Amino acid sequence: MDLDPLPLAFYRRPAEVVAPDLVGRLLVRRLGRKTLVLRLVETEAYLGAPDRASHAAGGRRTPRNESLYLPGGHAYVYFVYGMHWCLNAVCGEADEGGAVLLRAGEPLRGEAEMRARRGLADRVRPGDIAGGPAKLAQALGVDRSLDGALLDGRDLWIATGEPVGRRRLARGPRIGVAYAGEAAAWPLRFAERDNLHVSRPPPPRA
DNA sequence: CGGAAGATCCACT
DNA sequence: GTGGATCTTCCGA
Repeated sequence: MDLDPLPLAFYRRPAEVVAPDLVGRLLVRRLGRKTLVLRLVETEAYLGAPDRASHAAGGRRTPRNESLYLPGGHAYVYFVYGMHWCLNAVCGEADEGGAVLLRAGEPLRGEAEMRARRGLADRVRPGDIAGGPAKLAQALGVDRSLDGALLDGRDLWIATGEPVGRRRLARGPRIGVAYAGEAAAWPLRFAERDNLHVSRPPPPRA
């Protein structure tokens, strides 16, 4: 398995361009001697200032979302609902606030370790391990300590893998952003069609 | 300083 | 399908 990291230039493009290009790539996490690999199957783009669903909406800048304004190629990790961590890849130029939320992955290596970290039994259904942004983070042991880290680092990176062709990509509105007004309907969610590890069945059409 | 909301998940009906 | 868990963060007073 080829685990060479994507170059940081990959992320210095708009989030809505990076998000579909990340599906099929390999998210790699090193924990001690163990190497965990998730094949990304679902992502969402967040556009920054003009996007009411983004943590950077209106240029909002707080200690919590500071790393969202780093140049593309950094991790943005945030805590939500009092118990969950979520992992993003910052995109574009510094101070733009664009990012891609990594929503779901398919275990390729280290599945037993991921199951253990998720507190699951031996037999699980697809999607239980990393079929959701908080599940993905928990399976890989991602927390605040990785906020602001570079995505070609020693403990966390995204490898080239093989991007999923447009034909196999489903596209639709993002999950959990009903509060975002018009932006709630923007089709910025991308998932591999018919992949059972996706957090929810792909949108009917689009 | 209080209150409200949140890029979610899980158990239960 | 619905509601509860759980707590950090932020904003307004």
